Amino acid sequence: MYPRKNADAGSVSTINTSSGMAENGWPRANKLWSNLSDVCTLLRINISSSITDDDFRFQHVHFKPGQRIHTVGQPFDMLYIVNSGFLKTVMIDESGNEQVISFPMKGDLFGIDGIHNRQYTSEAVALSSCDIILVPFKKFAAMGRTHADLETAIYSVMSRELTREQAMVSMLGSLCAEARVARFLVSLSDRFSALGYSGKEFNLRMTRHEIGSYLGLTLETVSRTLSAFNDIGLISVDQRAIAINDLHALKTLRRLPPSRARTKPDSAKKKALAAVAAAAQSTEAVPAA
Amino acid sequence: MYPRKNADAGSVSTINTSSGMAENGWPRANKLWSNLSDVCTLLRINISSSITDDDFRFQHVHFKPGQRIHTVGQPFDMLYIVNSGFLKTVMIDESGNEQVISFPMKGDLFGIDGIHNRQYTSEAVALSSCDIILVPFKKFAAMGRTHADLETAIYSVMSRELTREQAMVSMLGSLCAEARVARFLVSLSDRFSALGYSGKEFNLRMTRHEIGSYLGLTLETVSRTLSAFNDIGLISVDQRAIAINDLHALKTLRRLPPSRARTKPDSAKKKALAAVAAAAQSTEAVPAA
DNA sequence: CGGAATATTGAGGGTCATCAAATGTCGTGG
DNA sequence: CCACGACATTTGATGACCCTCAATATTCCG
Repeated sequence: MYPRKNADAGSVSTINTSSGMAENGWPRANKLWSNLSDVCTLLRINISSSITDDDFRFQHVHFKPGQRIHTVGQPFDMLYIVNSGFLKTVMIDESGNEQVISFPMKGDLFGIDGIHNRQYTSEAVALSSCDIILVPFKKFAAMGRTHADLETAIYSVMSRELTREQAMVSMLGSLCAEARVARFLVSLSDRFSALGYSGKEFNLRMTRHEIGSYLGLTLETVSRTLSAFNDIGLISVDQRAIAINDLHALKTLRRLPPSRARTKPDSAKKKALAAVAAAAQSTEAVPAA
Repeated sequence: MYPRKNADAGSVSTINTSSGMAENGWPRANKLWSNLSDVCTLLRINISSSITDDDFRFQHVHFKPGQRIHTVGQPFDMLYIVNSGFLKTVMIDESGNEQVISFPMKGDLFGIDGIHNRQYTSEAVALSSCDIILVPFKKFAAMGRTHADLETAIYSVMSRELTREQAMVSMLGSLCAEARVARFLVSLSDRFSALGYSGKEFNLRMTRHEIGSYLGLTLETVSRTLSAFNDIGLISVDQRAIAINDLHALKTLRRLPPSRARTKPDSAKKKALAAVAAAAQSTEAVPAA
């Protein structure tokens, strides 16, 4: 039912020597292991109490671009945390079309969707070289039973993911294409900043097609919108390279004025965009519209 | 920051006599209480072990149409389970627009979004008279620590909600208006059936505007689509009363054929819809497109 | 270098939002 | 009981937004 490359995740936890292990389709596992403290730090969880007595070690596995961490229908028993690299998670509808759900990066947890039916409903694909921490869910939950902070944090992370998806639904239901792309850029900028990277200049790790799938748009609309943002100076874009020139305008770009643009039909869109940018820059002095 | 009717939920748990308590804006609490076993049954959780020793009682509160169970920004410490009635949950974006996120009904759990930031990010409003069970989250989680099945179930419910929202994102990103409305009707039908009510005939508890908000459409589009379904016989609709005439066609309605309709522009849509319905009914014998 | 994948840009049309008007429903009070 | 207003629903006309199709340019990688 899920005829993809890699086998089930269960077999991995049995490999404790981590030599080469190219068997059964799984990529090589580096000899890196994390303890609970490392994991909590990565998830930005404040674990107060002394947990140094935990001897459990979480295994790291390395994936190359294009490799799948888990597939739809695969039996669930692991959560995954990104230690480095970039991925996408996708759902596959009944007609076989992929829909991008999220772009996990360092510190993000994924695989939660597998808990309910004891198998994953989504698929995670590496977009770059990735170092992924395997988190056996049963063990993790059991540790939560003795570490109150950890249990709270697990619930919290799941709640955060739910809120994130709800915000996504809200966005798809109410924002126009330009606002969606603007928010996407702002979101990426914020996430890079939070990780200590530059929020002003970064490279997109995904294609226009994947961005469009994530935002409910076509790749052409994404490309056109990025070009339009570039033309009016909000960003500078060259293929995958992005430079944010006016973060505030991107953040406040909501929905281009419904009508009221008496200019000729041609070039009206660019004028509207420019007007929005101008209004956003001069935060207060809007000339009576 | 959240200047709505009702006060914080925290004060309620202190009321154990449940007399009239019309104070502080909360609606009257009936003298109904549930134990853990009742709650698990309602949530469709299989609790194996003996949990009859639990003396904790979950309070019921009654809400009338229009009343809010919780509001955005309100401090979180409760989850809520619907014992009877129908509600909506909404998110409110920065410009004050409401976006319907879900329509909870009997057996559904809501309030999960409040865990992460210790305050709700959404608002729950009763659409009919509702009997709601208050579930103090800390107490619930603590019970999960001693009842493994319960802990698993809590994680499972949260995972299910996440998956549901992901499916919603996928739908909004890929389906046209007719397919969204069709899925909405099928979803309602399935949920009513699962509760023992008729999945063929039921009343909508929400307005066209709320349906549209939920599906990312305008109320006019919802109305038009329902009328179109009615015209080709898929359903019978009269205001809030719905009768499903062809569930299979609704389930298989995906996306009306992109082009290929060389008929005149007028009435082309109805022909396309009729064609889809016919194709869905004769599940196999499609005459060469 | 050459082929595949990705990205850009243009032209045209379909879907659905917007605006508008009429009808239907419901609760309230005269 | 009916008038009245507020709200919900239906239906039509119009066109903006964005998808589709298409051609070209650019990058990546063997």
